[in-house]
Amino acid sequence: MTLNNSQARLFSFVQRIETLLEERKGINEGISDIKTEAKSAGFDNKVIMQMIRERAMSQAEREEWQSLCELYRATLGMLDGTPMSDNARRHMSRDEKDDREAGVDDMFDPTPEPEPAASPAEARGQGAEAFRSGKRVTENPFPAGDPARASWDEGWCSEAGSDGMDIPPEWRRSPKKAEKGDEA
Amino acid sequence: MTLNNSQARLFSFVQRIETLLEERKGINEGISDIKTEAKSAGFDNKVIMQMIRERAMSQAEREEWQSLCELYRATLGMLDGTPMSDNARRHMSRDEKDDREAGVDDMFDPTPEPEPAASPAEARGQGAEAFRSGKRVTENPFPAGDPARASWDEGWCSEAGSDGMDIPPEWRRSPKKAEKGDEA
Amino acid sequence: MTLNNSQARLFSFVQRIETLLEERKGINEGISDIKTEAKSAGFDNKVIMQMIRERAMSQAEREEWQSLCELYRATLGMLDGTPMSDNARRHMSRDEKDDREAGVDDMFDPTPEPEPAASPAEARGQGAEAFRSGKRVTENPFPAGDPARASWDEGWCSEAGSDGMDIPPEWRRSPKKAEKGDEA
Amino acid sequence: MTLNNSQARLFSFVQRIETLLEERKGINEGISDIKTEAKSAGFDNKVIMQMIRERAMSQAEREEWQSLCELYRATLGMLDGTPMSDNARRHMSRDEKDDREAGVDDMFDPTPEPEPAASPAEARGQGAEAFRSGKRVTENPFPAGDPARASWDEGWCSEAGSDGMDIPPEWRRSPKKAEKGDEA
DNA sequence: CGTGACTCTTTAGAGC
DNA sequence: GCTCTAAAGAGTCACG
Repeated sequence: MTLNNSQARLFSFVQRIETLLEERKGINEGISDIKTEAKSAGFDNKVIMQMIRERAMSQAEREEWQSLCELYRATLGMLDGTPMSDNARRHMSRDEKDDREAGVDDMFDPTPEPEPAASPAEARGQGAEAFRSGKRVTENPFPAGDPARASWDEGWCSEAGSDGMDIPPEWRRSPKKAEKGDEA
Repeated sequence: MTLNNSQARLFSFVQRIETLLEERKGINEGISDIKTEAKSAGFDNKVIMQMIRERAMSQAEREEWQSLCELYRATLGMLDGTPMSDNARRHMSRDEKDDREAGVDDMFDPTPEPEPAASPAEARGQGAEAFRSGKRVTENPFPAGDPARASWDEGWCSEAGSDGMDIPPEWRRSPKKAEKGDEA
Repeated sequence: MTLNNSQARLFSFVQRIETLLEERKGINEGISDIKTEAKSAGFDNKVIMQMIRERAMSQAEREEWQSLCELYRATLGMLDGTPMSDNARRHMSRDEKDDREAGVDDMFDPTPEPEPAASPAEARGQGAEAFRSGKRVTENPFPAGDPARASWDEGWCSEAGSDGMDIPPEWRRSPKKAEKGDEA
Repeated sequence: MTLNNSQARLFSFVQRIETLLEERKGINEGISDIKTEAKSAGFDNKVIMQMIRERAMSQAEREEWQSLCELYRATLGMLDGTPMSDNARRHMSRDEKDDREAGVDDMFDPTPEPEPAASPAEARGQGAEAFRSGKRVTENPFPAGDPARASWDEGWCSEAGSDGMDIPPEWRRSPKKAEKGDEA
């Protein structure tokens, strides 16, 4: 019997798809089983799935995504006391690298002079003023753990977004490269 | 090294899920390939997927679904010239089976008397009148191929849905049984 | 204050989207409410949604979709006793319209000669034979209500799909027209 | 005319749903328009949607979610140079609040003694050692901007997850409270 | 081809 | 502990 007829071919297509759908169903059940096990071990499956999503990105993609989120968060005043990460600061300063050697290198000053305590509002004002003075976001003077650090960030970003300039290039996302095998 | 620690267990869960997700991705690509092949062979993938869905139902479920669709279509005047199927007629008469032996058996009369030609509007009126006379939907006098057959159905169903009665039981879907291995 | 700055524009976009999402949420709740009401009135919401989908199609699209489903069903032997509709027969014969005036017109013969009773297997064989004799699917001799009618269809379609021909054109879906305002 | 009949009620349900679907379609188009506008203004819509999602959470939910993500990230060695946030440290120390007054208050020491420069590997080892010494994650000695800060976190978290203990309570998500109007 | 929307399946949460 | 409901995710389809 030749396969070259409509009926047999249709049957073939239908059955091959059904087989694969069946296998997929089995895999989905396997995933559910693992999640059940993880849950009863005390893990949070939603967070686990988020980790899996992040592991699927290249490190560069991951950093860019998180940097943009932090930038937008700071601009919208949603930092909630969490200062921006160094990666985000670096990301925001990447276009100035020709000016100074820049970003990450001089971002860490091992012996900062102690900054006097500042209220959130004061720190916000200082951040805004720092932007107006041409300072970069990497120059936030407050150390980790200081609640003023996040406020300064919000002030700086808010001011950076307020002075009538167009969207600066670091707000834009890098176009995806051809990403050859970076899923490892 | 004992597996009984949070870090190793977390890693394990993450990797097991990732493996399965990877397999699932492969299967999805296989399905897509088959669809591409079917499409270029001239088949309509949407219809193929519909067939697969229907093959996954038991025959009873399939018939009930189609009967309900036809019933609603007739009531909404959307038959477009397609008379209801015998299955749907039978489905709609299932609650009267105690009255008469019923439905399918006497639905087919091999020697019907010829019905004089009727316009759609006339046939619709006759269907409505038939309902009022207590006739069942299985008693549509027009033969297959007669355009009046669908119109009679619409008239009957419309009248059946119009006389202030509550929703009759055959409009309701049968509750799903525990369905033990009925996917054959 | 000028709106021409990043921060204010970002806020604006965010809030406008949030407003619309909020409205959409309200609408979705409205839909859910109606479905709840319909369900408690005894209707089947899945069927209702199907009707809405069909009402959104033009009559021609609707008929083509259903015809293709019936054709595939017949080929796969899934008619379950439901003969194909006249629309589907017409659809399958549309490419022969030049031969004879065609399809619907002569599909209904008000005085068919009575066909002797046939078992499903016999009817199936007769359908296949009819195809081989060059008969069209519109010439199914069994009347509505006769269980043999569907079997004849299955036989005819199965044979039509089995003779090594390529997929006939009526299996293919018509390309969508520009459909200008046909949603009425 | 009484509405108390099947046909009219079905029509009513169908049309009411259709109306709402139509409105929803309009809203979706509005959202698309705004996104198009935002995109051409240089914003990243994906990030905007993420911000909207976060704005819909209460601050407590947002912080817990991000803390758990950071904790898992640290355990899986995915910090990529971004130290954990103070919120996450606080979250992880919340069950020790009875021991010492705790967490946020003493987390910020305005005059830390300068820490000698450390390589990532050294810092990781110091973090692990710190955990074994009973130190809390809030006691990371490296300042913001120091690349060693994140490494110390990874070491600490990794060790915390490795010592055969059961999942500590702070890994678990807080059960959702009845949340009466906390979306502000 | 890539994005968005809609449906449906699965999963998490609440109540008995 | 189990069921039921509501929400989230994945998949598919259509549009630009």
